[in-house]
Amino acid sequence: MEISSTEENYLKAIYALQSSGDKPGVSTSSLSEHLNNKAASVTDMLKRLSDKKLIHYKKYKAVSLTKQGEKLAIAIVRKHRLWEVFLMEKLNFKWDEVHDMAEQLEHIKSDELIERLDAFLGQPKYDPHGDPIPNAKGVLPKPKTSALSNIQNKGHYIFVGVNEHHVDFLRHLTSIGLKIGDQIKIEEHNSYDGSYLIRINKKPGQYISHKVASNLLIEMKS
Amino acid sequence: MEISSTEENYLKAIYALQSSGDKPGVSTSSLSEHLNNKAASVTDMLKRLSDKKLIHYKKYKAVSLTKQGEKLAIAIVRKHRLWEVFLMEKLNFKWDEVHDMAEQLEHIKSDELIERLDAFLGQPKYDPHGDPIPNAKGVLPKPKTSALSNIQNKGHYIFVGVNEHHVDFLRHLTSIGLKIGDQIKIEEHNSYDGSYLIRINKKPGQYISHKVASNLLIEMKS
DNA sequence: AAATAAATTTAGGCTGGTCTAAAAATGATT
DNA sequence: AATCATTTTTAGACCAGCCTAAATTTATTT
Ligand SMILES: [Mn+2]
Ligand SMILES: [Mn+2]
Ligand SMILES: [Mn+2]
Ligand SMILES: [Mn+2]
Repeated sequence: MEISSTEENYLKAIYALQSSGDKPGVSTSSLSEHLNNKAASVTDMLKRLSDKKLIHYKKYKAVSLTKQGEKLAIAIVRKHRLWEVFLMEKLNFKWDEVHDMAEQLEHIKSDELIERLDAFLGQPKYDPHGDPIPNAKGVLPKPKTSALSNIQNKGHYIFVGVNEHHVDFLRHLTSIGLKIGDQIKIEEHNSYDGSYLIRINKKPGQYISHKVASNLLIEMKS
Repeated sequence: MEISSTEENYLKAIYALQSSGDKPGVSTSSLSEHLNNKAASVTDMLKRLSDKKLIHYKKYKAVSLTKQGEKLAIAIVRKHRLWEVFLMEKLNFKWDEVHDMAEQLEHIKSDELIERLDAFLGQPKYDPHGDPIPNAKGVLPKPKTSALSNIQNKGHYIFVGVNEHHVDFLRHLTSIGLKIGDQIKIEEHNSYDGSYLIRINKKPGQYISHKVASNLLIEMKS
């Protein structure tokens, strides 16, 4: 069964929304917003994906991926993230530059290609944004990370990923000298506005807004 | 101006046909054959490419690329060949395996990506089939090669490329132990059927049919 | 339980890219 | 020069993927 790039993007969007959201199932309107398409167009595509048995679809109900649909969605995520690693590790792009190219590369069709790319890159477990890379069987390393904003205690942590992938946010992190793998020491937490005073790799103190903190993923220093 | 992958494939086909053929200009029927599309579909697309000023098109006349069209066609050829080098040099694919993947990769849109890929690969001048790779400005190293079938004299030559890219032909060469860069010594030329007796890298004699010889590109041993 | 608001689907239309069948133009043959 | 064959274009249709506007269903208020 042939699957178009457009269909792949819908599957990926459904997968992303259903894993980010709390309740199971994804609404037409959330897909419409996520994909920058009108709701009517989404309904159209949902019927096609349903015909191909890639999603569970009942009129007016939230949709979800079938086993096959999820398998495909995860395969696309795997490709996207591996290509991002390639672009950064091999071609020296910055972490805020890789997304748009990966958005195209993820649709290249060849299982052999992606397995060889994986081997070439040394089977990385995480992409440049700290997102986990599913293995060839579709298994994701489930990370035990937390958003910085969920933590009030002072202490030492490691910055391992971002929740937000927009260029502006990534550039902001770069501008304050924060990159994946850095040590973060929480020195102060202001409970009235949720902001933090932190130290990055023992450098002078740095204020972080609640909004930024909510998009930083950290783990305990081991 | 946006150019679709389909349009890019047409431009590439026109470029290939106009450089292979003797007379200038490309016919609707030759494009139809090359692209496995019906002539009516080709006419349709020719009008669109003409509207975009990528080709010179007059009803019932052979078409040719404009300056802009040729620039784009060469850029696609560059991308195709650089990706083929990547697949072979970095991902260890065989020379008969790379074409279909490159056919997809050539349409990835990012000038920066292709320049970095070029640098990563060490600015190769030829692809795995011996085809010249245009530089970033679109200039092709014009090679002074000849088909083996054009040569009758005994002597020493170097195998530098192929005229035919089909998998079966490439596998045949691999099976007789012939690869790019090998030394070829012409020991005998049979003028009645155009076949050859050659030695590859000084190994025992090997018969080569006229058909095969016409698809082998060689140059004088320097 | 009605009324209103919001989400979703249907209906109809458009573009890109393909097709088949028929018409028109060009080229070759007598 | 007229006829026949080949090539090319036109006409009309279809599918994927999008849109707007209108109809329908579901959710929220009162
Ligand atoms: Mn995509
Ligand atoms: Mn990423
Ligand atoms: Mn192509
Ligand atoms: Mn090649």
